[in-house]
Amino acid sequence: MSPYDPSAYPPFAVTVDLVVLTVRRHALCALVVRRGEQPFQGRWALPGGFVRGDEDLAGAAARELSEETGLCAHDPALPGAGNGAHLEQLATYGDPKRDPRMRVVSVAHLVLAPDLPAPRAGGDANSARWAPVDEVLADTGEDSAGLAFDHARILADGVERARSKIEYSSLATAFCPPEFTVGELRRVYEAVWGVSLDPRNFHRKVTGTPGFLVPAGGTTTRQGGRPAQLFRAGGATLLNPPMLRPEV
Amino acid sequence: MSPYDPSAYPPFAVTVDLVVLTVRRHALCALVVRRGEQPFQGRWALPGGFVRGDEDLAGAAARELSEETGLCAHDPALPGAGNGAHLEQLATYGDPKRDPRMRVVSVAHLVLAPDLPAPRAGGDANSARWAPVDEVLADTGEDSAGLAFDHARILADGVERARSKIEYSSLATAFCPPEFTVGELRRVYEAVWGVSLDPRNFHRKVTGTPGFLVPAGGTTTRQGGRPAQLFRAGGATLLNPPMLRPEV
DNA sequence: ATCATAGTCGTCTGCCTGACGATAAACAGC
DNA sequence: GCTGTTTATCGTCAGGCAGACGACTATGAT
Repeated sequence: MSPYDPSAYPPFAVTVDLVVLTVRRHALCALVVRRGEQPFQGRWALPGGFVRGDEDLAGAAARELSEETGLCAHDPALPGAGNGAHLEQLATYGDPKRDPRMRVVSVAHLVLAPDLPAPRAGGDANSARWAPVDEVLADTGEDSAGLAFDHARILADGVERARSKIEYSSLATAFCPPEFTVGELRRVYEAVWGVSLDPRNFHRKVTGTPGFLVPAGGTTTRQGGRPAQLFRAGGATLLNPPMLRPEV
Repeated sequence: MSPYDPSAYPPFAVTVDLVVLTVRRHALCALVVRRGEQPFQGRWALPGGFVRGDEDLAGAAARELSEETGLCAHDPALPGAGNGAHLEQLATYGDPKRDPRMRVVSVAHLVLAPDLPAPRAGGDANSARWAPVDEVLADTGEDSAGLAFDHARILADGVERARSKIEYSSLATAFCPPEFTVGELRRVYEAVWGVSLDPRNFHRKVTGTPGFLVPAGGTTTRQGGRPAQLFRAGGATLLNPPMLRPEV
């Protein structure tokens, strides 16, 4: 029972897995890559990889993100600005049988990114894609179509985290380009929550919450209606009062 | 760069650390144990230990909890009832230098428990105690008094999680015995948040939130005033609308 | 010119919250 | 027994916010 009995702390492999979410064509999408090796060869999986001996967990996640997408992670702890995506730790998965090869503990991270031109996976465009999360999570339990390992569970947890976190934080702006309109922000909420929101009440709410949005000056016509004011994300990270997710 | 290059996944030790919180004498307290070995010998630290080769993370946390306190963890995923304490995963800490001996990744868990008679640590009552979190976290940065390793940071994260989670969930009842009064529940909120709440508005709020409390039948005089109704925790886990934490 | 689309400003009503008065039921001390 | 203290519980009232929805504005399409 001595805590220094070597048999008491068997070696583990530690990986990071990434739940990279974005909003594309009014749908919440996750980045998935096709596995090239056993096990689960040919199946879709979340991007990820092993943590190296000299890097911390967030660093490993940022490196994997950069390798898979070219995105620059933006650690919310740092005041650094940016076009970088939001990155935060999600949860850790360590079931002894989650990887048939060996004992692997995976520290999942959540990344929220604006809509990107196209995913890249080491130049092989065919092996990475944005998959609508509803489709990916629909066939949970079926062995043929679901994600590899326990990645469906991880993805579901990441989606749930994103859905709840945009309620009380300004994180929805992480899905938007640096300058955006109120309508674009509303479509983010609608896509992530899977609901439709009243444009008038939404506009009143977000423009009335102090620190959420700051006017960027110009106006834009991107959708063919009346031009809309452009905004940037304000300094506030916590929304008070929060956005209310409609029932049902 | 091959993901199967053995040098790319160096072995890690994986531990679980526990942030065990309770409310004692109107103060939020955390369980801390005195370290018997180097490094940080003699310093206070969070309870924890190595994950065994055949157990999952929640199982390791429940085992450590049982060993340190005799508490039976109550996994919120299971419908099992209980006097067991609430246990949930908190976050994972993996800085390469967080343990000077070797590369250790620690999966911290949060435990919320009712006030217990006394902590025990393998029979040595002197090596475990309930420490008010305000005191423990007050001397952050001082090398002599703070917790070992990065445990002050872990504790702060756990406290923050508890503070925010009792806003929108019924988790505050985890700090109460199976049957409790509205006043006792209010004192939990006051201790965790460090504020004082209006008893009348609090009573209206908690008794009016569906599923939060169910009457247990009897009444009790525990504090010397008018007898209070006894309640049990209701089935609801998410409070809608949430409790509002006062400003300041 | 007319229509369709999207954005923005107001109004109204109901609900919730915070502030706080009032009553009820126990105990302590005289 | 009476009074003061403590705690619990019920009510009232005003202000604020959210949902429902009407009205107007500014663009592009036909």
